[in-house]
Amino acid sequence: MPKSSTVNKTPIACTDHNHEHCIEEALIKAEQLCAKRGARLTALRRNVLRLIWKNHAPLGAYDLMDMLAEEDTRRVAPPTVYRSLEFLLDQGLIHRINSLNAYVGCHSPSDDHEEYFLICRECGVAVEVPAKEISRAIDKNAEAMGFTIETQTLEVVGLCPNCK
Amino acid sequence: MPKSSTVNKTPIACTDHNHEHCIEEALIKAEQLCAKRGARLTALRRNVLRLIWKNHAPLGAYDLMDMLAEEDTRRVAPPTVYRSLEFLLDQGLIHRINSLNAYVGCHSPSDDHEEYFLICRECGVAVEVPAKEISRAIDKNAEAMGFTIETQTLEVVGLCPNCK
DNA sequence: TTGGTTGCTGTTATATTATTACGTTTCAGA
DNA sequence: TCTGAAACGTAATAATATAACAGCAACCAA
Ligand SMILES: [Zn+2]
Ligand SMILES: [Zn+2]
Ligand SMILES: [Zn+2]
Ligand SMILES: [Zn+2]
Repeated sequence: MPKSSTVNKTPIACTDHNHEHCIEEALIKAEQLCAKRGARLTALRRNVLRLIWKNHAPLGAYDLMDMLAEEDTRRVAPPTVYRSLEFLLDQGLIHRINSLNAYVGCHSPSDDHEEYFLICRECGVAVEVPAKEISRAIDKNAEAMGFTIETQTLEVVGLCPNCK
Repeated sequence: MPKSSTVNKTPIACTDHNHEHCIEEALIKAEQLCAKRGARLTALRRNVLRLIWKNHAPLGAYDLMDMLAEEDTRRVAPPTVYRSLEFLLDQGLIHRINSLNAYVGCHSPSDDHEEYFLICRECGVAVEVPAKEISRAIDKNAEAMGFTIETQTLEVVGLCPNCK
């Protein structure tokens, strides 16, 4: 079954899984990637990334500030967390969900991938889905209208398997 | 040429056209639609819609407030304009562009249509494009993952024909 | 090591976008 | 004309994000 292995199935974020493993893996990947690029994953940035990965639902910047305050006993000001978010976005380690003003960990930060999000309006989980075909269709369409595309944002809201 | 008439071409918003006509037409359509539905397109709401249609680039809520102030010599507070926006959104007369926190007139408010936006990062123009096929592909994909989709948001940023 | 440069973080203030709460006015329908 | 619901006015505030500048730490070249 060479093709059927790529068939969609229930995303891991919606299953009862070992989530500590998700976090661990994401942090290791991030460290490797930053090392390779000569980018500095500082303690603060690593912390922000870890907190973002704490669950599969996007987190707002001010949520992150609160969580940092709880852990560190020291209040962090908005610019601090926004700068970390900017770094993580630049490195492709997280994505921003515009419709939620929130941030979520990226599942394949090493690829230069096109992706979109299935967001559950009930539990908040955001599942990242590869968007290669869709993305290409959009590109082609836009090209025919004389547009040159630089970035695409596709966000889909509905109900996840658990919340139905 | 029965099919080729549906082929994409340079969108009207990116051409040198009689824009007064765009505005006029949008307002007439809006009036007819609201009349048919028994919805009240009040002076304020009509005004907000007209200002949104003043060009083909999305406008922020506070831009609208400023424009209303200029015209009316009377300051309008945020809730006032946000309520009008909510009404216009509910009636499908405008769309919200999440990535810009801005609002733009809808080209086919009478249909229950799936649409997406090509946004020029240079001149700000936002072109509405029907997204039927793409939308269906996304639905099908999501279904296979156990998601039930309620709303989709696709926003594409790039350069329009004029700004290239 | 030293000194210079760059990048990261801290801090204060402020900008931008949006909502809550409550009182008043308007208006369609009885 | 009366009445209830919808629309609007107003003040306060919430939520999200950025600007501007100062201090510090890491890195590199001399
Ligand atoms: Zn997990
Ligand atoms: Zn859910
Ligand atoms: Zn026009
Ligand atoms: Zn343009």
